[in-house]
Parts: sequence; C-alpha cells; structure tokens
Amino acid sequence: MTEGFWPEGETVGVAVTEALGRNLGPLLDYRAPAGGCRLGDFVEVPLGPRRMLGVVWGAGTGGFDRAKLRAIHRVLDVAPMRDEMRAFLTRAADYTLTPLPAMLRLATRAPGLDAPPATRRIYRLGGAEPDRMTDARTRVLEVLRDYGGLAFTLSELTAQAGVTASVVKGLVKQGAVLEEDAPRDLPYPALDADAAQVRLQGDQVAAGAALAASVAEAAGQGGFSATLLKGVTGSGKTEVYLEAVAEALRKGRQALVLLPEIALTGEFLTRVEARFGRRPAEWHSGVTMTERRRLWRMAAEGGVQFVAGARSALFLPFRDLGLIVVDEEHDSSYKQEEGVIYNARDMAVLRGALCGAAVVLASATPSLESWANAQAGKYRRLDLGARYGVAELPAMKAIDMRGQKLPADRWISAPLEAAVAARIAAGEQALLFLNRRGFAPVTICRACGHQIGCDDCDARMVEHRFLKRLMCHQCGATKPVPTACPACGVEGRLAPVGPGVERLAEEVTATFPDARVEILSSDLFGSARALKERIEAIAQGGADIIIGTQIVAKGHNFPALTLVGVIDADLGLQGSDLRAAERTFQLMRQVAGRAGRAERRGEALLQTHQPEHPVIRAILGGDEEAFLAAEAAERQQAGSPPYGRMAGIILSSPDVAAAFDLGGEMARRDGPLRAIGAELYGPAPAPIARVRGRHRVRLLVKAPKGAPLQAALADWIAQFRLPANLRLAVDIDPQSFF
DNA sequence: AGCACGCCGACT
DNA sequence: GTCGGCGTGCTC
Repeated sequence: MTEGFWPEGETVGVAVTEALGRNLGPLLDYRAPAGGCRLGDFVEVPLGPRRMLGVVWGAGTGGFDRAKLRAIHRVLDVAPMRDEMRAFLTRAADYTLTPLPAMLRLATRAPGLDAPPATRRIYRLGGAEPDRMTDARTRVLEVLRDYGGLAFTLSELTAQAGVTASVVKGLVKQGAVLEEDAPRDLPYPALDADAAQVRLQGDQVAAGAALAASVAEAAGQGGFSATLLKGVTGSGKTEVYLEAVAEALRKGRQALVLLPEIALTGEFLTRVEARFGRRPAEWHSGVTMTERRRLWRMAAEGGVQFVAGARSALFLPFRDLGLIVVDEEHDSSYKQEEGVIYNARDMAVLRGALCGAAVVLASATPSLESWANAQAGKYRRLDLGARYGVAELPAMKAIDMRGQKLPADRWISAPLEAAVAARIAAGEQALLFLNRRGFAPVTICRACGHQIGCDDCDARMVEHRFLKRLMCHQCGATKPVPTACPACGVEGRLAPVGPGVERLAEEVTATFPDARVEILSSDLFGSARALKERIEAIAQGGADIIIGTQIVAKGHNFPALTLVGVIDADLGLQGSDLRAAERTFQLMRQVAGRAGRAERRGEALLQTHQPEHPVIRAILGGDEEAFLAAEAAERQQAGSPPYGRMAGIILSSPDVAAAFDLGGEMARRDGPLRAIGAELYGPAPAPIARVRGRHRVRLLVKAPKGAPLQAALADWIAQFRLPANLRLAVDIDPQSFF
C-alpha cells in the first residue's frame, strides 16, 4: 500500500466541516470509495440523512463499529489539502480550543467546492466557409477576425456583432465558428517583481533589503522568521514590505498581505499595480462568489502569486506560501470575536512557522504583544524613522476642556474652531474625529430619567437621524424614535444626549455654513465599495471638513488634510479595561498621523478633560518606546498578558439562571485549573451582559506564562454537561478583560 | 443541527 | 384507542 493512499473499502479517518454537537469525535471513520482516496482529499461523506464536506485526515481510528461504516460518497475534483494546511488547522484548533470541524470550515469557505471545475462556452473563428453568407453572418465573422482569433462568450459576440444567438449557432453547425469549453477559473495574470524602478530612501533601503533577505532565507534552509516592522505613518512601510513581496515573486513563492478590512482600499491596490504592473488578487467580504471560487482554487494550484485580504485570507489553501505580511498588526479587527475566536496576527505567525514563510508584522504603533516578542528576541525588529520625503509627524497639542465653557449641545472648543477656520481659509482640509456613530449615543426621558435600551441586548440605543431610527450597536436592531417615554408615558420629553458624528456634523454646518462637510461612518454606506468611492472623492479634495469615526484612522491618505481635531480624547480611557491605554494611544496616534502626509506639516489638537493623564501625555510626547516600556512594566508586575496567559469563558443562554448555575458549578470544580497554578475569576455578567436575547456570563482564567493553559481548560470543561440551549465559547487571549 | 424514538395529556 | 407535545439520543 502506498503511503497516504487507501484502496476501496479500507477504513479512513475523515474530518468533516460541521460540528454536530460535542459527542462526535474529531475524526469519523469511513470506507474508502471506489478508486480509493488519498490523504488530504476533499470528499463528500454521508452523515445521517445529510451529505457533508470533509477532508481525508488519516487512517481510520477504529473506534466505531466496523459493520456500521458507510463509504465515502465521492472524492471532489479539487487539489488535495496539503500536509502543512492540515497541521496548521490542527494546531490552530488546539490553540483556540475550537473543534476541528469549525476550524476546517474556515478553510473551505469558497462556493462550489463540490461542483466540478466550472467551464464556460467560448466561440472562436473556425476554418470552414459557411454554405451561404448573410449580412448577420458576415458581421459575426468580421468581429472574430478583427480581434485576431480571440475567443468570445456568446453574449459578448452577439452584442458586438449585433446579431442573435441563432446566427452564431448556425455558423457553429457549419464549422465556420468553433464552440469550446474553457475553464472559468483562470490563473491570475503574472506580476513582475521588477516592473518599477524602486526608489527607497534612508533607512527604507536597509529595511527593504533585510525583509527581502528573510524571504530568501525562508525559501532556503533558514525557514520561518518573524519581523516587527515599526515605522510611523508615512515612513513608507508599504514600499518596504513590498520589497519582501518582490523577493517572494522572484523565488516563485506566493505572498499574502493581510489588511484590516476597511483598509483594503483602491489606494493599496493602486500602489501594488504601480510597483508590480498588476493588482494583487483580493479576498474580503465584498468579493463575488465567482471570484472567491477562482481565488481559492488558484491559491491551491499556484495560479495566484499575490493575495491581499482580510483576516480570513489566512485560511486559503496556498500551494507555496513564502511571505505573510500583517499590516497594522495592532488593529483590533484581526481579532475574530464571534464563532471561531482567533487572532489572525497570531495565526499568521503559526502558519508561517508551519509552511516556512517569512512573517512581517507592520505597524506604527505595535501591539504590546509584538513589541514584547521583539524585545525578547523572538521576533526580529526593523525601525523606520522619520517620514520620508515629507514633513515630520504633526504637531500635537491638548485643549484643556475644563477651561472651555461650552453649551450642552456643542462640542467644538473655541481654539479648535479657530484652527479649523484657518485651515479651510488656506484651502486645506480638516478632520474632526469622534469615535461614535449616529446622532446621539443616549436618548433620555427628561421626565423620569429613563434611557431607551435595546429589547434584546443590554445596550442603550443610539439615535441615527440619517435612518430616522434608534439602533442597537450590539445586534443591529432598530426601532422608531418614540414620541412618548416607554417607561413613564410622558409625551415629548425624550431628548438626545451626547454627540455622535451626525450631531457633530450639525454643529459644524452651523459654525461653518460655507464649508463642504462630509461624514465618514461605516453605517452611512451601503457597501464597502460605496465607502471606498467616497473616500477617494474626499482625498481628491471633495470636502473641506471631514467628520469621521474609527474608519478614518485606518490607512487612508488625504493629501490636503493638515489638521486633525479629536473631539473627545478621553473616550477610550473610560472603563477599567487593561488594554484601554494601549488602544487609546494607538488610535490617537493613528488618527493624528492622517494630518500632513504631503508637503505641509500637520497639526493635531486633542480635546481632553484630563491633560495630565499619563496616556494623554504619552500621546502628546510622541515617545512610543517609553509608553510601551511603561505599559510592559505595569503588566509584568500584574502578571497580565503578554507576561501571563488569559482565557475567557463565555456562557450564553436565553435563561440567565441556567448560565449562572453552570458558571457557579464551573467555579466550584476548578481542580484542573488550580493544578497549573491558574486563578479563576467570576462568574460575572459579560462585558455586554445580553446580546440578541441571550444572557452572557463570563469567567476569566489567568495563568502563569509557561503554563499548559489549553490542556487544563480542556480537562476542566470536559467535566461539565451543557444543558440544551446553553453555549460555551472559549476566548484564548481575550482583548478586553473587564 | 436535524431527525428519529419515546413516553404522557386531550380528542374522535 | 390515537394524535401530538417536545425531552433525549444518534449520526462514522
């Protein structure tokens, strides 16, 4: 018997893509189908009355009654999953305590895997002469001749020639036109590593060379390496890591760049095109089904060299991945918080280690985790200093709001207003940043003090005047703004409290009636494409004042923008979350970095009620190293990540008592956790105690750094039987702790 | 997740 | 008698 091949009737272990309860093992035994099957084959298997997608994972486990085994239905016509990918999924499942089926599903999220390779019918010029010529026939043949033997689809050809399909079919019958099936999933056009003259400057040169060397090394004997590429906004990080991509192309290996979804703008794609002559293939939620299918297959067959994608692109079946770049590696959107809970940044490092790729983590404001890994020597580190070819970082100043006497419905201080006026008078752009979508975050009854909340979540509803409704930012539910208070019934006393970007826009329009004002907020656009187009137009000068939420912070380049005003710099510091300081620091620096990217020096003004707060001072001081070192020291002291390990357990159920009962039971029987020196906190209501009608209870586990946390958690959880309707999710390395 | 099997109340 | 409520268990 050949290694990794099972002839018909032999028992094989198959991993399926759907977890049916927790009582099935990770692998199901099946008999090999007629013609046998190989390790890694994608297969369709029967399970109960259903048919399911699976992957041949190894020899049969023998743990199931042989007589009851069913046969694999068929082997799919797809490139088998590589050993490296199976190892990656196994390790990722173990790390995140995710059942293998759920993990496997992430790797099979492409439509039509079960269908044969799609073809389309194409038409080209044939040798034969038709028996009779007509005007219509002449036009068809002319079109085919004019385009020099190029193939057309039927609709292209009929439109071009101005004929109906029957004319073409008639010519096909006579042999004057050939009808052929061509594969639909074509390879992507080749990129040229040396398409453009590269003009790196200063420390970019050495950094680019070092990254290229790490890619070359990965292709040779050296294998995996991880590098933290730290450079301020505008220091040319992208140009530098594109040199690593170039090296991967030269070595004939594939390259993947992960970007926060919203940063996948035309801007990045255009820069790649300028550098390599072609755009990379794209993978994100806006990509069509046909394109997804093509990219998935081409990744497996080696028909794509360079993919730019959101976090899920990490699970594409690359044939020979030589480089993974995680751009803006600190970005919280890399953390998948629902379903399979994982951090794409960490999974990128794991995948790189398993497939022998160079991994590059790029950021102006690195996460404490990556910074600490670089400090500890686990990651290499490259620093890009001053902005290249441009002015320095914007001048940053605080505006002490305690000295500002503003009416209750206004949020722009006099100094900020004056600064905006000066910029737009000079024909430049100003950005006002407020990380709050909608019109007003709270709607309160002036008669009884009631705040309108979501029916299904423990969250206040946010008024969206654009939608003319109240919206829950937890579950997306909306309802009309009531005229009477739902609690006390008094009419006309409901009032919006606090600012959102829509309300800020009202103030701006009133203050600057002649300025062109634009709001950039994710909920104001129906699609990512519409948002991209709007950003593009604004970058071209289509607005004087931009009012934006988070989304403006992520990698968009507005050349005429010279002033950034932060409406409430204290917003992220509220609450006692361990990462609040780190996140606020990153966000403020990121937003401020939008100002003055072209020739003009920028300015950033931060409205704050606590200018002496250490985080605000660190932001103004601009010394990231000092900030990170201080944060690191604090966390080391407390044994918090990355100097200790944490896991969150979320129990959710429509029944609060059921969730708390199990939580209490779990807290009482914590032997496996104590055995590794871990501490358990909770059960307590989760940060959002109710979402979509499900009550959420959380337990937190804190373990010493080297402790075998996953194994202990698995042993601990295995002790309990979950009542129906109660779900348990494990969040390894949670982002928020309180 | 579905879908069967199974063991107790109100209907023809 | 039997139709149907949804609790428990099974799917390689």
